[in-house]
Amino acid sequence: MPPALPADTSLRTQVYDSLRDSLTSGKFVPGQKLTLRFLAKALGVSLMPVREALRRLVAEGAFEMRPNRSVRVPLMTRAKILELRDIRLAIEGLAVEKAAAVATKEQIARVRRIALEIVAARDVGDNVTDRKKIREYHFALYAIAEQPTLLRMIEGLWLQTGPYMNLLYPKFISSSRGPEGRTRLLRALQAHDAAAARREIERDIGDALTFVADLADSAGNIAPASPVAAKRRRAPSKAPATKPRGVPLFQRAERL
Amino acid sequence: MPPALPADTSLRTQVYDSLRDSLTSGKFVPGQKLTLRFLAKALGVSLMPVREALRRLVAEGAFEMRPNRSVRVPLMTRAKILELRDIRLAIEGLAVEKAAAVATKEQIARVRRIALEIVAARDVGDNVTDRKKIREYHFALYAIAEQPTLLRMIEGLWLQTGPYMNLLYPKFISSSRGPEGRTRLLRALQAHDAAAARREIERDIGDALTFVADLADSAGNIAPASPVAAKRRRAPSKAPATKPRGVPLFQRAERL
DNA sequence: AATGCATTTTTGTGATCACAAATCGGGAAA
DNA sequence: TTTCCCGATTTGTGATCACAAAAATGCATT
Repeated sequence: MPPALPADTSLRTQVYDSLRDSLTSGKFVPGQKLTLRFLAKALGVSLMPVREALRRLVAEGAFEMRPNRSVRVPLMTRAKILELRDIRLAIEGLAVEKAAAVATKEQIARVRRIALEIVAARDVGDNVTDRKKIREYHFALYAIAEQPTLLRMIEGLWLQTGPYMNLLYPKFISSSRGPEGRTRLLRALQAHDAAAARREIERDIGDALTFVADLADSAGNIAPASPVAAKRRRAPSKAPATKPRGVPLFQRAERL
Repeated sequence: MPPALPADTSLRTQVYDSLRDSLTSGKFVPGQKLTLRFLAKALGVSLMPVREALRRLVAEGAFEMRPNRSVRVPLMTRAKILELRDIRLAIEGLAVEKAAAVATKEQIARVRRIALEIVAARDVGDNVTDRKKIREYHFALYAIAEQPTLLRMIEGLWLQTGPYMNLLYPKFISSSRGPEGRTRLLRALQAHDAAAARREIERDIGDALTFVADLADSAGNIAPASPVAAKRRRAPSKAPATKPRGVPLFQRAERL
């Protein structure tokens, strides 16, 4: 075992991880505005670590900074989703090509194992596990390529599309998305057929994001059916109870 | 004219721009370690804006943060350069494809004008202008696609490869790099021939970064012939004179 | 001369504060 | 009711400080 490299324990990193997690698991709603002091209080830290974590997420495109310097979860348009789709096709396509070229039997077996877990989760209708395993499946695949910079970029792209991937459930998932594509992909890996592997992953990503893009309203905006009502409600909305000291929890959009 | 959106005047952004500029113009040497206090003093600001700017650059891959939490300009290996090359082929290839599909006569004319400026700079051996115009040429091209996220990603990639692009001069540039490729690219744009346009840009990027990668020593490391001596010199090296209040200036690697 | 250890210095991190700009609130005028 | 304006509040920004970890330095020992 390697000498156990120290791992980053800075508050900044903990906050970063927490925010990232909240983002991908749908605890933040697109369009939601975030203030430093609110997040700092919610996480029980000072402004400092929140500032740094937030800045990093802005740099990665996970949040956007408005000209007035306030930070919010990006609101997507149809065009933006399609742009991200094409980028993901290019980048993740490249990753599977490289993976296919070098994949070992053990690596392929590991990916297959995760593919089976997806089927299992889907069988029982467990969408949360489903999404988690989908992510695990893709990243196990990309990791095979051993291209650290490429992997980091893919993580950034997933972070940007993340808040919108909830829109795939349950309609898109239940309709016509069986395990066949993944089976074909695994076969391509075994044959070291880079072109075929790319074809499969492109179909996967392309279908999903095209579906999301097609949810755009006539103005081109995509507003996920969200826990936040369409119109801002001035309802009494009880005061934030007591300080939610627990780290990974956030209340949703206290105002749009 | 649009209502002149406010433009970010924060110190953090100024520092960011300054560091970015120093990085792409070769004022920092790969491997150079940077301390917050040194940069803050050099730029005449407090630690705060430097911290935020550095963090952003780390998030973008322009700097790397070592486990000991110190920041330095990344040292590239041959494998890393080749990885970046392939990513750039994929991403910038995608951008020119999209650009070729929608380019107008005026946009093409603008790119052609810059291409001529490259030839002019090269004729008189002005490498600095050459590099600046090369960048301008590429980004004018990519901007045609009108894909903001894609453009941001390309900027990030250029930032990462930037410190190593100096290695192309003068040997690579003078040998066999005429304006023919750019002429063919412009022709492809006019014909809206996306595939041909991609082919040209891929040759351009591929040749350059393959050349850089081939400079790797036997250990796979790439250490540019730099203004900093190979071995750290303990020479008297006069004290940093007076505080270099001017913003965009940095002294080079005061220690490796 | 080379090595190991203790001390000093440097450096990143996080908290707190002051300030200016942005936002929100309510009341007056249309 | 709607619009506009002014005051109060919120919010991001940058500076400064305290502290712990890391690095550098000096010295004694082998």
